[in-house]
Amino acid sequence: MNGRVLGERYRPAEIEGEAYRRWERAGWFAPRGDGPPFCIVIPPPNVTGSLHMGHAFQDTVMDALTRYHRMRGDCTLWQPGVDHAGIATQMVVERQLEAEGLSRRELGREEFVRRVWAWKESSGGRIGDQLRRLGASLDFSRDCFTLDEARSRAVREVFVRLHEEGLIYRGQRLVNWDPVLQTALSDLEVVSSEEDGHLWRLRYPLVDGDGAVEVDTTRPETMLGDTGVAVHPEDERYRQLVGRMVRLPLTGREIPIVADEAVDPEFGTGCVKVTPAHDFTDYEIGRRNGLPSINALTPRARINDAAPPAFVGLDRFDARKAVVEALKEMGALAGVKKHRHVIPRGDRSQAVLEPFLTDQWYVRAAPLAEPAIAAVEDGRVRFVPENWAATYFEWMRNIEDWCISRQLWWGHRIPAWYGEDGEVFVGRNEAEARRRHKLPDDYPLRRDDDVLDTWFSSALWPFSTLGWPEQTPELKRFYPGTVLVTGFDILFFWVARMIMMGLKFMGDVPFREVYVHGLIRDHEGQKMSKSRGNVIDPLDLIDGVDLDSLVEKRTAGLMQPQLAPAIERATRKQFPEGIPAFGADAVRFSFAAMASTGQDIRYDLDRTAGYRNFCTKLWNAARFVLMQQPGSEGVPPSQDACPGPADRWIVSRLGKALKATAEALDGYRLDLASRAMYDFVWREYCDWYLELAKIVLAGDNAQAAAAAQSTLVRVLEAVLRALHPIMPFITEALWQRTAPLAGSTGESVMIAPWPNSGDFAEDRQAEAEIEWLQGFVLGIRQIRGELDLPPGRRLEVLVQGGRQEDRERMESLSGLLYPMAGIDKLTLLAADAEAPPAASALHGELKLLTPLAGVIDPAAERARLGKLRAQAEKSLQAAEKKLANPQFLDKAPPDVVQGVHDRREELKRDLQSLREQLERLKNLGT
RNA sequence: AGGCGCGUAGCUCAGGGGUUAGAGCACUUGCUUGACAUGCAAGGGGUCGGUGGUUCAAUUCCACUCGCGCCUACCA
Repeated sequence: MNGRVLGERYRPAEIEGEAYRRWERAGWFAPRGDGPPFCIVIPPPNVTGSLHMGHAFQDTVMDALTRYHRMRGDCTLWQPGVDHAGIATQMVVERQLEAEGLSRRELGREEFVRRVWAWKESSGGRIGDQLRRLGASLDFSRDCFTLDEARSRAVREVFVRLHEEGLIYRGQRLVNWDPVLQTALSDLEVVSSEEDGHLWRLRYPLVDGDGAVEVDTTRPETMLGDTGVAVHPEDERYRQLVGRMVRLPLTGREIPIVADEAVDPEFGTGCVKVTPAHDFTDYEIGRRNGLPSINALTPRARINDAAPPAFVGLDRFDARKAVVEALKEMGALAGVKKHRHVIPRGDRSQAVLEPFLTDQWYVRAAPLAEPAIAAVEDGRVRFVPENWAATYFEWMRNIEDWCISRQLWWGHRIPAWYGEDGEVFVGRNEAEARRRHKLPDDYPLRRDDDVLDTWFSSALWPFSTLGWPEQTPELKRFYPGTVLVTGFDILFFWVARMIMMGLKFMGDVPFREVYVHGLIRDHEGQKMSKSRGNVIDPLDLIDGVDLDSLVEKRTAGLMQPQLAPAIERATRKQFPEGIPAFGADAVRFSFAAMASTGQDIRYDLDRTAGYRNFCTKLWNAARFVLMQQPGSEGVPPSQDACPGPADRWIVSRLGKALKATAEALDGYRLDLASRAMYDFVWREYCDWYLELAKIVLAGDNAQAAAAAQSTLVRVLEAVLRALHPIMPFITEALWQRTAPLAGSTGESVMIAPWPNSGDFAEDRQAEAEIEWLQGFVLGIRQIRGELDLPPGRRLEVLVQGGRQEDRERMESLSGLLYPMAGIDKLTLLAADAEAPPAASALHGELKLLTPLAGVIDPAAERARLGKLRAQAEKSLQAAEKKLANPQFLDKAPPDVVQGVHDRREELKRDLQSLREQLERLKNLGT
């Protein structure tokens, strides 16, 4: 009995690790064969990070696609790698230093960077191990890091070439400045949100003559840097003031009143203070009107010495109070009110950002964006779902230059050197910079201190991972990649920039398709985050976790420890038993099943439990199939066995399920693919075919039994191959036992061919026959179920009416029909014969009758039939109404009309039967 | 302000101009049926957000509207 080799219970932990080690050791994740290339590059997770639900979801999608294409015979590469994540990583290590009472500045740049590398080496492999637990078939032999030497070389190459073309420049401009991290940020790293604040009204007196102008501000401290007041050019109230001067309180500076279109006369007083050095709009107003910029802040956002001594050195928020107080004292404060307005914060530090005048490096974005827009317009890159293209276009068509320099230490150092007079020399290295600018060796050069935005190296990822700027065979083979799988949150940060850089340096798009998925949220639709305490570790879903450990994980190391009790309470309430071990396959199947086209995904643990049950179901089905096989392994099932209707039916159904699954996978609809297989396995193979096969196997027809044996195995083996991309572990474990019985000799299901639907012939006759049988059985079960008859009780069934075909099938399928329906005796009743009181069901034109004879409660049966009658009457009315409408008859397609016609006849017939039945039961029982 | 999306069973979600709108979970009832109680069988539960339009036919297409979410920009 082969079944004994399979464990009695499905225990994922016992099969997963072993299978994965075998795959990796065999080198099967590397590209193989000479099939068409299929390539996905992983969105590199942060080296600081550990695998979260978003990764797990995304990696499941990528792995399923990769495995599917590998089985289809494509030469597949799923390229792994990790991102150095400049700010995030630097912050992590700085926090560690803080705990030791050290700061990075005390340590010095060189030592600090050494510390970060050491930390990366010790903990950077974690995410790879987690990916392995998930079953990810990444080619780890090609592992990359955005900061390793090969990737750094690509970065320098791109920087130098863009600089040569004038597409990278250095310039003084207002940037979004993070005073806590003390670095510039790109526009994308700014998160704006509405917050409560105040609107102060300040009074600036005119220099000549009486009076004053009043201006509103949310940041009064910036008035220390004011260099003008602006009004709208058409504002009659202020027209005569344009050109006159006001005296800026506290500083005594005389500043002009200018006219500028940017001023909204409707807002506030219609006069606006202009601080070109600390506001983006003011910067433009200043530029247009020749106003100077006065920087009033230090990089830490303290007041600098351009201000009156009383304020110098104050933090900006303290300075705000002090300025307001001082203005109030001198009568220059005209009022204050509460005001809700938008505050820009840094996405990492959460610090309030300041527009700040500095020298930074920029990428000139518009010239790069133009071909990238065209590539999407003409379909060289296709978004799935397509509506994301609109978002892409909107951003790309209004793209601003990209600030790429960061005042950090962890990252790619900018390959630029400065001479003593500040002249800039760019080169791949210092020697090249000297050579290119003919500088003598002793000419003193100082390297730029800044590093590049992390996303700069990420933008090169699709070709830097393949070895560019070397012309490697991999680059030739796998660029452009097939599909990028990513969340919409990094469409601009990453996707758009990869398309721009790919077109620029490879002359082609980096990928043909972009599959954009939603974000994983918790079951209430909340974003998963440490501070909300609703994070679920995907590994805890795989391995299970007890309640106390889960609480500990969620409450440890909180930024706001006061949230811990609430988090603990919520966690204990939601998971009173902790989380059971579902295994990687159930987790993966959940993600696949939830991968629909919506914007975000609410993760519900109950679904994973359901798919764990599906794994169990599959396991047990396989156990049954293996138990049914003849003794000796390796003997292929006899070919001359003659398959019965059930065998031919399940084969035909399998072919259709495979076709639907393949179509779904080809269109990135993993939800539909997983559902197609789930339904086939559970609802058709297990619920019906296994039960039908049991009957045949228990029968005395040896040939039929052999056919069932071979069909059981053949279908199971194909199902395992079909499910493997989504559930790699369980399918491998079961396939190892099943495949030899199906005559397959492969080493692993992961390198076996994905099943071809054409190998499973459609058989309309068998489908019709089994469908008929199902209808019959369902009719009997309905009677049984609704009248609470025990399933073990054999029934006597009378059959009346029906067509010749019905009678033939009753005969030919009787061997399956009796046991399936639990029928003891089937008697054909003449059409005009008087039926005894019975519970009834309709099966086409056939009336199925179960004589009451003390078995059935007539009242219950009357109620049941009454309900059916009501339904049928309603449907009949609707059909009659349609058929009475001449326009419907005239305009609707003939097949639709015919369909309604047939339906009406059927309903009439059914109603007739139901009425007769009810009539017969009328005077029976209570 | 502009753009995108969502609203279908108690919950999480599929679906799609045409017979009777589906699934999982939850719920009710009956079952230790020879793979599986992580199971089997039967059942209840929906005016498909609202209004109007197009159509022979709308839950599906269009317009408006209400509610919700996200993205981009931003008025001091």
